[in-house]
Amino acid sequence: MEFYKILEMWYLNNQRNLPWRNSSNPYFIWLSEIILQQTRIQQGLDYYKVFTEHYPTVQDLANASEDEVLKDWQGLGYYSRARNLHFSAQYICNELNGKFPTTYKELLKLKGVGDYTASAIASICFNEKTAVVDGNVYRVLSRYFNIDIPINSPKGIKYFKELAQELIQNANPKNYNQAIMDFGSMVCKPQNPTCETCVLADGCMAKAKNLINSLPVKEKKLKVKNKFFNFIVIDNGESTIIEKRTGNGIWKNLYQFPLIETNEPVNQETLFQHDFFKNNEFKNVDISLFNSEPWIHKLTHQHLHTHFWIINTNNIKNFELTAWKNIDDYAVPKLIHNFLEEYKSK
DNA sequence: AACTCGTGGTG
DNA sequence: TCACCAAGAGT
Repeated sequence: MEFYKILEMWYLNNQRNLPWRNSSNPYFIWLSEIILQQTRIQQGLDYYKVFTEHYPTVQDLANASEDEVLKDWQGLGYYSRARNLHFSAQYICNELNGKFPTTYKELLKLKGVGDYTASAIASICFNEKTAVVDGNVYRVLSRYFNIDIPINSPKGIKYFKELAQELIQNANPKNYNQAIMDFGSMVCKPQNPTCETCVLADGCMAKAKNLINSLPVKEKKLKVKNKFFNFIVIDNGESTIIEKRTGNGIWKNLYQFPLIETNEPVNQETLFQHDFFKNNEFKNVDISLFNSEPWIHKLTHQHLHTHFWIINTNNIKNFELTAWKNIDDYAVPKLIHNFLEEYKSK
């Protein structure tokens, strides 16, 4: 039996029951695909529920504010997904008259929709023969065909896409694409794949050559930087000061306490040298360190060594205040959310 | 084209 | 503990 047919048959009996599989509404499929980018299904499920209920149509999403969308996205990470989702919803409503794109080529024009997501929506909703290539597909194909081209190299990306595109030619694209992904996550897993009961074991070249554990090949070029964050938490009993992050870096458009970022650990004395404590009412105030040991927030490319400094003062005139009771209205990074939970309970 | 973007699970 | 990974995309 052909490769695609084995997977399609396996899928009939083993597919996962996921909420978006009850629908072929491209808006819902789009939501699910964006939420699941680089995200485990279990982690995304609650967010899918929130977004489909809070924004039942693409118009509802377009009519919301970005702050509102980011608040609903809070905690899921990779926040550009939420910003692009919102932007594209407005694009669909304003430029496309509310008509969702129906082809791979048109879907690719949406911000936040790349090759994978365009292929997924086109195949699942419109039965277009465009092969998805996600982490699961890289793993299944690299093992079955024993391909050691690095999957994160330009050569590898091109090679696997072309191979996947050949394999889908005689298949039912909607079922086949979802089949190979489910298969990759349930059977051909990164660690401890269940080769003993695998329906593709007979033709699997990696299994025959005992190379399962060395495939897929990935170039690693990750260097983690250490950064030192000092958040200044003003507290007059009822209110505090927060600001919106700008620029294109991490947590863009999310809220945080005023931040003093340094390349090295700082003591209180050095911290007071910073501009924030000059020319304003925070000169000569009492400041206390909330956490003596830094909280180390680990991101993919950086470790944030974080201290929270508390300033209790009633003398705030030149800043806009935010009431503590309203603090939950703002989208904040997980790090800030964790602090708020700790601070609240004390 | 290398680098960046979050958070959580896994062994 | 730590490296690796997760329905990738933008710049």
